[in-house]
Amino acid sequence: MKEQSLETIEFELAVLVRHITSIASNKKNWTLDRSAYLLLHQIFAHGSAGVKALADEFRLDISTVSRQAAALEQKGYVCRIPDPLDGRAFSFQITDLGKKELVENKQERLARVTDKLQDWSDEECQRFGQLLRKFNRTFK
Amino acid sequence: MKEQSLETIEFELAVLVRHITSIASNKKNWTLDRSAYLLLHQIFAHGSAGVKALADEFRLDISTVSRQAAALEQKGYVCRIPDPLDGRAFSFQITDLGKKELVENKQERLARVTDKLQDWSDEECQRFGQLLRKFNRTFK
DNA sequence: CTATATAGTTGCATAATACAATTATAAAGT
DNA sequence: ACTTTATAATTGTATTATGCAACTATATAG
Repeated sequence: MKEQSLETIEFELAVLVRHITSIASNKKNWTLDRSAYLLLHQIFAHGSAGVKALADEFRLDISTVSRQAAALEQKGYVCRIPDPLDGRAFSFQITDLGKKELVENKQERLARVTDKLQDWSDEECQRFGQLLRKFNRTFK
Repeated sequence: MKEQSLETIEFELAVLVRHITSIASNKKNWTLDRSAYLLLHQIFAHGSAGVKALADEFRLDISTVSRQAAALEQKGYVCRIPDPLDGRAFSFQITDLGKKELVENKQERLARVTDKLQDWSDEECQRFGQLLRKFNRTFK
């Protein structure tokens, strides 16, 4: 019944995060960490945005995003555009280099997942993706 | 097709970890963080174990687990038992207080998940749990 | 115009982690 | 038997992601 499934989900989520963060800790030499990856993805997929909007999107402190965005800018993956209507605000736009980096990073991540799920059926993959997406929406 | 599903999984996993870690960052006042929770769970569920075995289980550095275990011991959630056959080694056993804490913490976590998934069908919950567990096994 | 709100940055503290050095003990080689 | 090497665990140090608080500069409201 549902109670039992919820307990499984609760526990397996904790384990999942443990596993994924431990991979992240070991691959320090990656060009983009998860934060940078998601930030760049967001800027790419939803157009330019300011630090405030990005922080809200990811439920991070503005200061954290400010630093992450500055790091992306420093690497030349995004450029900063002053808002013509508001002298305080900026927005970020992904650069060609940033797009290249994003695609390459996505490929690496995809390859890792593909490798893990090589024995999974199409149906399982599809369902897992759907459910993950649906679960992520519960955070909004 | 599968490729598309894999891309979804890849991206949604990154988002999921982002969401969950951001919850964890905000609730600093929790009695058990994820590491402590999993560690205590492991010691509870699979009997006493040494730092080395626990570190292998979670793919963490021995030093990290050593500190985490020391913290659990300090709070009285586990006790340290010298290995009679090996003067270097210890194992940890969960205490009654530790069990109490583990159960309470599990309830809190479960309540959070239950709240999120209140509109999900039994089938969805069951499937999500199964797939999460199956996915976690790919890390072994 | 003054007071308050907002966008963003920067300084500081914290927490989880890995890596390196160290200690103590066990096991293996000669 | 003694020396070397391997192993369990701890501790010191550095890094990294993060939040909070203080601050700056600009915008908006009273």
